[in-house]
Amino acid sequence: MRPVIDTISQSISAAIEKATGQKDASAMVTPATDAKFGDYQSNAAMGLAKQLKTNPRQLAEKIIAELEIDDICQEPEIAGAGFINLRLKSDFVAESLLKIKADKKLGIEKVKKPRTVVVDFSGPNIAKQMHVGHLRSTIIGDCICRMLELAGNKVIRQNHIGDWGTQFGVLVQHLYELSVFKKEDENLQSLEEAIDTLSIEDLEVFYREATEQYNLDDTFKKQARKRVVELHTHSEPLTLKLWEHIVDESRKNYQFIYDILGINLHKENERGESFYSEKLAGIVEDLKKLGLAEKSDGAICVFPEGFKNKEGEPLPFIIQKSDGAFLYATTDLAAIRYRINELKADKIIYVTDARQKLHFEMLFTVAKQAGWAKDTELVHITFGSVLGEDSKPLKTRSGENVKLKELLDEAVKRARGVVEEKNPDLSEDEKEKIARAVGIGAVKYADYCNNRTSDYIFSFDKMLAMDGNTAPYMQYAYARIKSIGRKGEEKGINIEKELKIVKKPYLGEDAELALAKQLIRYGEAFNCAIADFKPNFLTAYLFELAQKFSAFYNACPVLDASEDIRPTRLLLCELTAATIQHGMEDLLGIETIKRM
RNA sequence: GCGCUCGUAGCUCAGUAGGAUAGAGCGUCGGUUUCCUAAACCGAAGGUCACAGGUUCGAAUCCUGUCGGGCGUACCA
Repeated sequence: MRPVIDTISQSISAAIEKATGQKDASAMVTPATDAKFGDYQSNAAMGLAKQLKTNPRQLAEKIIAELEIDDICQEPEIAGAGFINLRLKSDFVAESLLKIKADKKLGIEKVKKPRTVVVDFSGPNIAKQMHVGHLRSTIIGDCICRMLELAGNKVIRQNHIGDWGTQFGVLVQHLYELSVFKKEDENLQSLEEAIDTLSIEDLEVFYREATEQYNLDDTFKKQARKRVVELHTHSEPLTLKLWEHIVDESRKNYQFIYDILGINLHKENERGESFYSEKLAGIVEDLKKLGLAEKSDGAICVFPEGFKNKEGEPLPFIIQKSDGAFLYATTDLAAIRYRINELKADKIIYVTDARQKLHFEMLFTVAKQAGWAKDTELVHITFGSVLGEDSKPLKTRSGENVKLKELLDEAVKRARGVVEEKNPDLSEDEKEKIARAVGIGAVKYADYCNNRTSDYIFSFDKMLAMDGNTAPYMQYAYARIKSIGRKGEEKGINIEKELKIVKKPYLGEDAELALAKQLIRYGEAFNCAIADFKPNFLTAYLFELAQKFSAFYNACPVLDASEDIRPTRLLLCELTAATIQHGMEDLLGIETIKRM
């Protein structure tokens, strides 16, 4: 189903062409800035008048004279400098409601040309727990995937886990040296059993200890490097086994977090650094052959066009260190080739924090210069940092990264407190279920509702507030609608049947019409959100919907309404619930709850 | 130094392509409950859009400069 705004835009563009002969002129249609101006406005006449050196109001008159839109809108009005104001006919709104009702996707339309889109997001580090620094990439990336999929694209999720590099040689060597393994060090079976008892917390401690030792102890350093070589060459089964165990143990941690957060990422989405490790030398060779890579200060570098350092000299993109090791630049290049050649990507999206902007600009330039990404669109989607109440990056009191598990546990705990207070009579199971949905939902929703590109201040109190643009507010709106349904059934109202008999919704009350107009704009909001991958457009839409529903709920009794208007009101409830549910669950991956 | 990015109400933030009197939430003040969940609703006050120029019929938005914050800037990712 096509969004109204698109239909209006097309009509106006056509009218402009008839009035002026200008082809493909932008209709400049936006939602009205103020309800008193109507529902939509076109700002096209002003810009066009300047271009054509005529009077904007007169031009607007001419456009209106040619405008064929009376099936949708009331008589257009010209206001101010030459705005064309449009107000939807309530008959049109009513018909659209029925179309939405018949559409599983509630008015979200598919793209004309589906593409294969690779989305690289989350990317946790192995041997460490997920922390707050991974939150945004993980949930924003997931939302982007959901939107692209709903729009009909083929989406390939790629989790570029950090599972390779010197640090794993260091960690493996440390594990070898731990007394618990020493005595069994010739016995593969026992060693596997021993490491099976290691938790991710143990690994984190070992990681820290190992790094310290690496920096202090030269013998250890030598051994650790040997382990790196063993990893690279697969020459020592025990070393490989240890590494695999480390990865498996880490996966348990992040898979647990993904499941809690409702993130659609699984083992099969993993293409970590190790996956590309054997392709790196080839990358460097190929770039050398192409004449793009050269040695500089001992390192192999590409100097991509258009990048300068502090002295105004070409800026290097280092693909091999002077000690021969490869870097994430090399891995990322290998990943680009894999995604284009093997995964057949038309577009690759990277979801990382804004600090990596320069890296990706250079990476994309190199890939283009090498001719590896001729027909592939490369996009870096950035986001800001999560800050604490002190406006500094969120850390624990001791200065460590806040673990995602602890953060989410705390959110659920606080939500549980609210449930206990508001609804003490619910069963334990139900309280827990609600607390989970509200707590986790609050964290995700708070992130989504901020502009992706800016930093935001993390606050449990704000995200769990019952008022304002929060998950609990949305979930409450949904629960109230569901409650109407239950009460209706209790009263013996056959809701299914009433919904079926609505042939022409009757939108007599302002609150009904306003809610209906919001409902038919879901597809439009979706298009705005996906255009720039901005989830806050979705939350803004959903919040406005919930507000309009609340106003309706207050002004218009549903179950006690007379039988001629009750079906329409039930329909409005039904569609509001469906839209909130679709938006929260299918787009944002946040649970709705029938009771709270 | 150079580059990127941000500066909007007391607070947290929106602001789609340059459009009308700059919006929302919180907080503050006032009101609403014999009625489907008041975790709600309605109303009010609150602004030099960091500052100064410029382009334009029109600028929070574009350009230049200044001030202030964050980030990045050759072998971490």
